[in-house]
Amino acid sequence: MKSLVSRCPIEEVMQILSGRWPTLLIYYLKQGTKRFSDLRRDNPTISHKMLTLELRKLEDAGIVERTEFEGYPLRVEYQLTPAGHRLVPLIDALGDWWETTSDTSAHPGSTDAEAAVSNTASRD
Amino acid sequence: MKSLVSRCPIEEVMQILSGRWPTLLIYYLKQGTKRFSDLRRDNPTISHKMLTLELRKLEDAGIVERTEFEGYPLRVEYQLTPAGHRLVPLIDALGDWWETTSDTSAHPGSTDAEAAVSNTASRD
DNA sequence: AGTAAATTACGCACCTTTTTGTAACCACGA
DNA sequence: TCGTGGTTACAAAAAGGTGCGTAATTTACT
Repeated sequence: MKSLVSRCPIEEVMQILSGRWPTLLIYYLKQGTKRFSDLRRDNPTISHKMLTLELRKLEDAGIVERTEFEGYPLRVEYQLTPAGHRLVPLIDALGDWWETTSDTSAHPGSTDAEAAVSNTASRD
Repeated sequence: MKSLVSRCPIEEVMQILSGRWPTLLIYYLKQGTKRFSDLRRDNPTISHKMLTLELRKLEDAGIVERTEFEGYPLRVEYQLTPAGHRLVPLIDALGDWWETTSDTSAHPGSTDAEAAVSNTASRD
């Protein structure tokens, strides 16, 4: 399924972090332990299926740990592994870089003609 | 153009860096100025369409600068902007993080089950 | 000399592949 | 029956590949 055979570690990380969900999920999970339904509440635009898929991917990557509790309505908890926690500041650094760049002198001539992406009114 | 309407800068960066090409292209561009055809030679599996699209995206993001020279067979050169150069170590850090983590016995994506599934015989 | 071909960096249209969404279903016990 | 976490099948959408056309000028062939 995901035997990454790329010569370059960067390619491998990007394979895991690419897409809109991985970093978002990590962002929410750094707040602490979350259950499946918590994460769905955190970002309501992710579909049930995507959430399972992405969580599985992060699990396989050793970023997230899944803990299943016996019980009536089956409870599962997700949390960052130590490696996952070490990843957080690196992701944050990217965010900082972006803020700095857009701030200073990056893309000046932004013809933001086709901006208008529908904002799904979720909030932080 | 960075007309991304997300509340979170991390989401915005990931929108740019997601996929297999952006970081690869940055990787090659950090070696210096490259022409379109150079980049195609650097990684021959990218199609000309993808290369133009990705370069355009990186340009809009202020990571890459495009210089067009007048002339017969039209020459165009690409190079990292200062912001692009500042991005490089951050990406490298992700690569380092991945190497470190995979080292500490995490998630080698190859559970024997799935290893059996895909034999990497003739894969592009 | 005249015409055809090649070169470089694309744009565009068409088609395939991959990813993602939708929805229905499973199990369990209150 | 509901709610939990999850799977599967199918449909829609997005990503990506292929190949042709274009510009302007040099070179290659006849």
